[in-house]
Amino acid sequence: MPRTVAERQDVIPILAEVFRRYGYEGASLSRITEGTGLGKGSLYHFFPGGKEEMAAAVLAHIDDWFQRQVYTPLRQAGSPYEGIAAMFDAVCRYFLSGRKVCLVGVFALGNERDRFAQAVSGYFRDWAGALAMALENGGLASTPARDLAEEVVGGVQGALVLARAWDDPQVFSRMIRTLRERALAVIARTDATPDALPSRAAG
Amino acid sequence: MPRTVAERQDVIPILAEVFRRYGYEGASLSRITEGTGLGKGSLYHFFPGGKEEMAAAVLAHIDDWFQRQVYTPLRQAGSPYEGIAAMFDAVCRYFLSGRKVCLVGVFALGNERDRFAQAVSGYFRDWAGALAMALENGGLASTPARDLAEEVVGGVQGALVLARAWDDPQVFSRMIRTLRERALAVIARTDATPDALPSRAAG
DNA sequence: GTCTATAAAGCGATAGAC
DNA sequence: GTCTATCGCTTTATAGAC
Repeated sequence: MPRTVAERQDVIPILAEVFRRYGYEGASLSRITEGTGLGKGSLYHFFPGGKEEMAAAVLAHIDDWFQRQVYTPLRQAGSPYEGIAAMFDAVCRYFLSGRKVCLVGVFALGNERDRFAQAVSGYFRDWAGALAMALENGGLASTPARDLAEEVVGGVQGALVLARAWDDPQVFSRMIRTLRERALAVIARTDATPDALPSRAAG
Repeated sequence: MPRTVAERQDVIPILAEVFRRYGYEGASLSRITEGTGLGKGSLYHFFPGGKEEMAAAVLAHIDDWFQRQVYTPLRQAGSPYEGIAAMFDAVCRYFLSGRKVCLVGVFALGNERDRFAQAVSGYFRDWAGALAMALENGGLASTPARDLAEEVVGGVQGALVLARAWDDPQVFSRMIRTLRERALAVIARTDATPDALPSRAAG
């Protein structure tokens, strides 16, 4: 008997958990079946392309979340300071303070990078790009803004590695706090000395 | 006919490459056979424990390399400055400036962490520990030394993620240079003001 | 020390009943 | 939309010849 009529949309977050837990290769259909409570028939009904389509759907879901919760605030917040602060809050929430890994980061390091190249590179490109833009709006020049953005986005990935390696969420929180203070200090400093700001559409 | 009489020692670096390339789950025996040129008979002769023993041997080999090329220089160099500089040089060499991923980092993020928990946590513990000690010898207090060491060791992992995601070794070199300058600046600064140094065995 | 043959289990994917 | 049965292939591991 059919247990419950599911919707494709509801399955994706569970798929994400399975992929995060076992990786792409390790996420077998039997484990996916176990996690979702759906048989292969239902899974292939929702995702005719099989496992690859499931992973692609998960990546699209992640991208959507970050677009709305991270990049948009970064681009449209009242001030660069608020946008960057909101970004760090969202990131800590998302990764459960280091208890959850970044699937895109895992894919980037593994063989999956080539198969999902666009989603993987786009995720980090959008993130670092939006952050660099906010830093520029905060008064930084182009190159240091790009460098600091890369340092922050890469730093989050490194913090996740250490937190997993040591099974210690505290190291994640500690490293994020350092990154946050460094990024906000740059903005705050330029805000405190407005005469040092470059002309930004002073109309 | 037996192609060449191999030694276990010679096989390990090749195994490392295969694991790095395909991950633990993706490194099938057929791929290992292909990479090493050895049949299953030879592989199980060298590693009776199968794939798990192969991966453990690779991790031990990596640990050995870092002990001799990174941690020991860090602990025994003429000065903290030289030790830290040597560490960054060795790291850039080892990861081929971002073209090679860190297998321990990959294992840390994946399901393999639990199976190889000691090797994974020990790798980062030893690295961050030796670096923190060098920074303390350079004049830093205990807590900032630990924080900066975690920032550097985690930063390397993050740089590898971004370099892979964008398929761009330059971003690795750029991020490493920033980390290097930050770490060395702290040492150089304390060396320039020796009166600010804590008493360190002034006999 | 190396190989081939083989076993048993698991894989992704499909077909078709309901 | 969900299930079960099944296909063909690959997997890890073992056995035994050389």
